[in-house]
Amino acid sequence: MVRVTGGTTAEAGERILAGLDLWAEWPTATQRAIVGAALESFAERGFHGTSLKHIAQGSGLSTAALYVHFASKEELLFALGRRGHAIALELVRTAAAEPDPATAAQVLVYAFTRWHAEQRTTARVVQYEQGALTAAHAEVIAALRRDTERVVRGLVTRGVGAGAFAVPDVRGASAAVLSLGIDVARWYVPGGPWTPDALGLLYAELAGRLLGMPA
Amino acid sequence: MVRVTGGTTAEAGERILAGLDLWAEWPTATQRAIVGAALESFAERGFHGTSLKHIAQGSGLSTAALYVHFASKEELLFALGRRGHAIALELVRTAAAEPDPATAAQVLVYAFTRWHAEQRTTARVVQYEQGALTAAHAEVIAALRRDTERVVRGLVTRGVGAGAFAVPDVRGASAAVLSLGIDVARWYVPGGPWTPDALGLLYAELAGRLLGMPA
DNA sequence: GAGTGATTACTGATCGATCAGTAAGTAGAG
DNA sequence: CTCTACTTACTGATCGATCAGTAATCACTC
Repeated sequence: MVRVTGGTTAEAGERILAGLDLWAEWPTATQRAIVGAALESFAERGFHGTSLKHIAQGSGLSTAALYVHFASKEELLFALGRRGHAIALELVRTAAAEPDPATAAQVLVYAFTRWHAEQRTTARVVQYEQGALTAAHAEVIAALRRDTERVVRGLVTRGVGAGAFAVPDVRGASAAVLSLGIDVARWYVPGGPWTPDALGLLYAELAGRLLGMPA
Repeated sequence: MVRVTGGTTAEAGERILAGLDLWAEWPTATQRAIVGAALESFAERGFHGTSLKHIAQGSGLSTAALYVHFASKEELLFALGRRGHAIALELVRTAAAEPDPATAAQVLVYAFTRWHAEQRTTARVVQYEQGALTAAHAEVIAALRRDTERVVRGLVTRGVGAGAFAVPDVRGASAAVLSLGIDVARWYVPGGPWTPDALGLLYAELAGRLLGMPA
């Protein structure tokens, strides 16, 4: 696992982000072309708004060729959603493993926010398009989300116990911290007032206040 | 405009919410049946995942009858999105009109959060389905969003000037406050740990900390 | 207040277009 | 000769939208 302790919040967060590889599941160039095109189109038009023609044209293949690599359009969405959620879970787990809860929270929010800004295409699909999944696939995704929430809640609980945080409601404060980062995928556009790095630092500070961290 | 000052945060917030009427634009029973069915289906399956058959069956009409009342499926989404955004704008405007910025912020976050929890069906369509609009319609929605952000930013600026808030970045803190409420529509389910009222009160407190309000 | 023409609200049937997915065949590598 | 990756050509189903036609209600005239 990636080392967190040491350096500034931004440096520690960047180490975590550098250790994540969305593409690890898809080794070949053709697979990456398909997944990349699907990601783009799902993010822009939504799952139901995306036709196989969009994915085929975006990846330079025929629609039939897609079925060599994926069983269905829904399987493609599922693979994407599962990978994205696994990445997010790995991110929060790595950050939360830092011994000092205050540092862990800062790094977690920084990296989580920055990831949702930098990878907003992926994040949109991961956060907003999973409703089109089959019941069985949706349950796999829901389990990954529960794991992520549990890690954050565990960190907040640990920080409260250590006197580093003071919150009125651990579960609610944890949900709020995750919400801040996730919603970035909805509204963030590059070229605005913040770089992903600056937004990550700002949100880390705001989350620290929200958690009652001494300034 | 609804009176804000006086009573608890919850009482003032409830007065604002009681003054909002989503349905004012659609007076007849048939129109309300169509809009209601569209709202349900758009929220559950998304705009592109909803067929006219869904809306027709949900409203007890034939698909052809829908065109008596709406020019197209996209027009229906636009009407819904415009009305929902207008409601949200009215909500924040009313809350922000309260003279004391600290009270205004508490009431604003309470009412905004509670609305996104109680009206999560509407809120999902309003926040997440507008990508399917034509460019001209999307611009109308974008303008309403900018207005809402501007009202919140104005309130935060006023609070900082009055010494009621202390934030590192007015624009960023305003975005964060709105994000907290909006993201509720994504994850909130009735029957969980919080009623909409309780969540509104919790988020009002968390937003107060985020804005650097003295406890 | 009876008769008339326009308007509104709907229906079942159907339009051309597009959808996800498949069948059959080909090119190239080993 | 077989396997993998891909093509063109196609399927039945469904999409949003429109058709001609019907029933009811309106406004207005005599």
